[in-house]
Amino acid sequence: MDSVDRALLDALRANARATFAELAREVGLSAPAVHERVGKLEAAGIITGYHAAVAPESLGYSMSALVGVFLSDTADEDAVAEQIAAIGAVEDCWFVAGEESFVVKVRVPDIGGLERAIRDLSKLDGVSRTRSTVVLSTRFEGRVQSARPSAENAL
Amino acid sequence: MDSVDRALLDALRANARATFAELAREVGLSAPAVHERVGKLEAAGIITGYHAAVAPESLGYSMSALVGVFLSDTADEDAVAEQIAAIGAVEDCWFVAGEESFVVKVRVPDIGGLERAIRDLSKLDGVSRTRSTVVLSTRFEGRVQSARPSAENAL
DNA sequence: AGTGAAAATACGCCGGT
DNA sequence: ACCGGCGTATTTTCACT
Repeated sequence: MDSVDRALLDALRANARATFAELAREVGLSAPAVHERVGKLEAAGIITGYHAAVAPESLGYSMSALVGVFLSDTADEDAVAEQIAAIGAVEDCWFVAGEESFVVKVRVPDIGGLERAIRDLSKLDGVSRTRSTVVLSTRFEGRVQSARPSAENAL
Repeated sequence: MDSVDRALLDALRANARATFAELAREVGLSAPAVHERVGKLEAAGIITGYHAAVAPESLGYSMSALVGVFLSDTADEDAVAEQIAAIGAVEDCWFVAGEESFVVKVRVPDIGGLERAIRDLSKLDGVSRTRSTVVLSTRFEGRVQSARPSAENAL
């Protein structure tokens, strides 16, 4: 992982559909060289995938919420995490050091969907209660820090 | 936005580097037809970008935390949001209906980085205090719901 | 909106340095 | 690790339906 790799990561995070030829021009190498480097980054598990970002509203998902999940005294965290994963509305699931054991982010079409998601979470085995915080507006999401110290790190 | 478009969205969310020829085979259209559809999805703002997913640890970011940001009585939310955006460690920023006004997710290399991020957030104009919840493990993140009702919706 | 054909480009492999 | 080059596949435009 040298500076060229970091430049490639930044370029692919900005535009995952860039061609190898474009990437090659950007980093000043030949296309085959870039091809090999990117292949190695994938093989090493550094690049874990390439994903199109879709505006959630355009799919009818206009609400999201953060939900703290509190466990009963005897609950097994991993078993609860598995059950949480089975709820489609849950987009993110973090095991946290706080009052609650998990914080999850749910994405739903409307208030009804939120109620359903909260009820689904509340009645899982091992869950004692939940505390929901409705997201009023997403200012930004999934923003990424440059892989290169050179490119501004802010503050 | 018909079922073909939704299939294309699913395919591109699974693999943003899929060729038009591959996508065409998947949906049963010609490559030029797919090319035009994807172009329209981009122009309509439905597809907002294509991003490589990079394992944060491989870039030296091994910690993250959720931070609730409380505002002073006179603070302007938008002004605070702008200042938050200038802090590089902040990956997500949600304006929420809760005790706190914002919840942000920060991604940092280590405890020192977390301390710095919290201090940066605390001393913004209009911020009265913060409440941090350290993420012990990310069970999953950025999981996506299928654009098609057909593909399993879970629970 | 979709197809098929054609030119430009890019991919992906190989040998050489 | 990188380069140049070659054959094949893909992209992207265009006329037509």
